[in-house]
Amino acid sequence: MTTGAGPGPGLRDRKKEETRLRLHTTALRLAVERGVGAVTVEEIAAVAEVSPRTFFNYFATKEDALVNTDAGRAAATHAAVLARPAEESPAEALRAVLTEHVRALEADRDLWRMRSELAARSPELAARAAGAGERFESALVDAAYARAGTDPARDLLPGLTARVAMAAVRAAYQQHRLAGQEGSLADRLATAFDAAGLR
Amino acid sequence: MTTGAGPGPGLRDRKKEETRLRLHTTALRLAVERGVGAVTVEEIAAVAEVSPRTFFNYFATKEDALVNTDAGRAAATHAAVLARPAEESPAEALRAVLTEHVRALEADRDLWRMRSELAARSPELAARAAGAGERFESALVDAAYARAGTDPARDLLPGLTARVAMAAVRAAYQQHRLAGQEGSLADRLATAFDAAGLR
DNA sequence: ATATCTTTCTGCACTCTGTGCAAAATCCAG
DNA sequence: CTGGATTTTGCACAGAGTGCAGAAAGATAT
Repeated sequence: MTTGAGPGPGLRDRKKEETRLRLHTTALRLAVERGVGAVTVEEIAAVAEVSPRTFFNYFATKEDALVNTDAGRAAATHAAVLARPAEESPAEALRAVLTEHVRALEADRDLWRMRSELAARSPELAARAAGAGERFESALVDAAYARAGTDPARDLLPGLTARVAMAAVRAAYQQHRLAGQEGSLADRLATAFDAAGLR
Repeated sequence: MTTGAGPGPGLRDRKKEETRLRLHTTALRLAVERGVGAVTVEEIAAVAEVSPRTFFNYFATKEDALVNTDAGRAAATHAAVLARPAEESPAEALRAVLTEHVRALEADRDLWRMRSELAARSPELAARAAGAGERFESALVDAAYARAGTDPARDLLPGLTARVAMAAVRAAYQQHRLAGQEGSLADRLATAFDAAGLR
């Protein structure tokens, strides 16, 4: 196994990621076109050129393929919070990480729009998305306590701060959506953080 | 039809409510006993003494029977916020309504514990619960904007305030859970509201 | 009490989701 | 190229969820 600037993840893992992404985007596209309920796993698999059985090797349920519930992202965010400079306050660290996260989301805007649209149309999906959001929030809360080094059963503040930060994200995002996705989401988020008293 | 202390809803509707509740509690009990995945709709229906087909006349999915996703509660909360005295600030109104809401939850503690336990064990259910929570939060946000009378696309504050209030509820609840459900949840919530700067 | 109308319950047939298992195909290392 | 590891696939199957039409039961009027 040559490391360095070599093949990196290796062909096998690269293919796996490709397939996962292809299934996700295919599912998303078909569902947007004709509605979540009117799309079958069989179709998705066929368009993505894998067997139906393989679909379930990547996603446990049809909805998972649409939400792309990535357990790794929550973990990555957790790590990112811990990686912030030690002199930053919890609020500052959370703010920095979430701002970065939102910037990343703004990058592939189209994908995000499709997801939002679907969630608005399907209660089933909205629930999934909410579940994913909650796991994300939990990761953030854990990270806040890890930075503070205090006991969650006694110290309210870190958890509260993390949740308020998420409240700011949601508020900023809703405003952004209602305003037709114009302007910078990151700017709106900064305003929301300030208004929430996070610093 | 004599009103007053009369038959009220009528036999038919009474039976319907009974059946619904029986299915809900049966599902909950079986799921707690042997795990969500190991219970089939067929069993639930059999124990509740209805046909499997009838189960689906009451709940669209097996999970719905467990979460008993009550759309009315969000609406009731919305109304409650609007019913608060006009001189209260948005934050005060939200605080009062949420405190009352939490007090009501503390009342039937056992039911709540079963639900929490199930949600902790089943990601599927956790997602449902999160979805219900989000609908609740949305109702609160709507109510805040209705009180403020401003445009959600322009005015960030009411939505942010409502979400921060929910953040306080979640933080207080988590602490309460981690502390073994001892003491008053309402008191913890008051502390959380203060710490979040809501007044 | 009887006849009639309305709503609910139920059985049946069917599609789709999701899982376990073993064989085939594919990738990787030496 | 060869042997070992992983991934893909087909197959069989149980359970979820739906549409439909007839049976059962509550409601209503005479």
